[in-house]
Amino acid sequence: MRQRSHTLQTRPGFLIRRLYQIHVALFAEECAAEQITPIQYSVLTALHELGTVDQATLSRAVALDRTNVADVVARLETRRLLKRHASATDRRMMLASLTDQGRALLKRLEAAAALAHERTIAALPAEEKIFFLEALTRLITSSDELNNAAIALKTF
Amino acid sequence: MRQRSHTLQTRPGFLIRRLYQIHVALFAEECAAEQITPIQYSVLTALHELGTVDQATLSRAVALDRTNVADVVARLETRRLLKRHASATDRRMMLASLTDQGRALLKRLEAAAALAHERTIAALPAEEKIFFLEALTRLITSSDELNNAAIALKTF
DNA sequence: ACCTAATCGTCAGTATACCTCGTATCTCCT
DNA sequence: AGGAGATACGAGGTATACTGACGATTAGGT
Repeated sequence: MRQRSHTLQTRPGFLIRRLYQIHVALFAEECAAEQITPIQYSVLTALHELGTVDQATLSRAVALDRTNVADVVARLETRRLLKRHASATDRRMMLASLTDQGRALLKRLEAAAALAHERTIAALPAEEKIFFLEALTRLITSSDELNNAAIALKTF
Repeated sequence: MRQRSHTLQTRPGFLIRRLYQIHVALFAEECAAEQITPIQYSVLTALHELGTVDQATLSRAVALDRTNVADVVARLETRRLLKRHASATDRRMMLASLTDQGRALLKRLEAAAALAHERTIAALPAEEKIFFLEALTRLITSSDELNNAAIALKTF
């Protein structure tokens, strides 16, 4: 078990990076018509789910660094897919929300994006797909819990 | 099945990105002493396995874009972990190889890097780890085969 | 020998992805 | 009320990650 990690091609991290790389390529292929990336699509989706939110909340929703979200949001604002305005109640916040254009693009890409996600795990038999996604979810949840526990510890 | 992809948190691509993000963080934590990234470690490992190779071969070994490899190699060269020199037989090629410093660092980080990889999938029971890595390998292999088939088709 | 196609590396450009520092603002406790 | 700590955002810096365009060189077929 320990030895397997010595070869590049069998390291968990290497394999995960490769699969993400493949997914990004598939997503780009499926959504070529609209020139949108998986990250941008995630941000738009999160805005669709959350409505009008500040960038910090958005960054937690898509699990991205704050500064990274700011960059992505700026690009999407340039393309008029979302709009930003300062919050009236908390002047630190910049609130973002989808424009009609953003909502329209989301709808237009729905099928293509779903297909990209499906194609990413298409090589697995049906029941293994479920297992695979559950394993991913479990690993992520576990990591989140450890992080939260670490943060809780720091406050003492 | 189709519906599940509508929620951000259940999309395969989203989960895969999250896990890669977690792995990078774990790797950074374990290898903090040497300030090295997973990618840089992959390149050094590939050089260790391959000996002296040109950048194109290296890029295929680590599954990275040519230009990206060039950037990483340049950074590693600055840190004297590898050296570069033009090939005598093929003047297009820039050959790279590990320095003694590079080999020493690889050895110094061996345990920490292996631990980072193990921690990435630590939340899974032992037999599920194997299934999970096999699923990853299968998805990647399948994608590679499709790509190769597509390239073969283009030549006709 | 020649010429076309493929290959290698680089440069420029764009898009993640994160860290640190600094400033503004808010919250909560006293 | 007033100050400490937390929170939001932006700027600057570094490191992936890929596309497209370019010049240099090599390989393969005739």
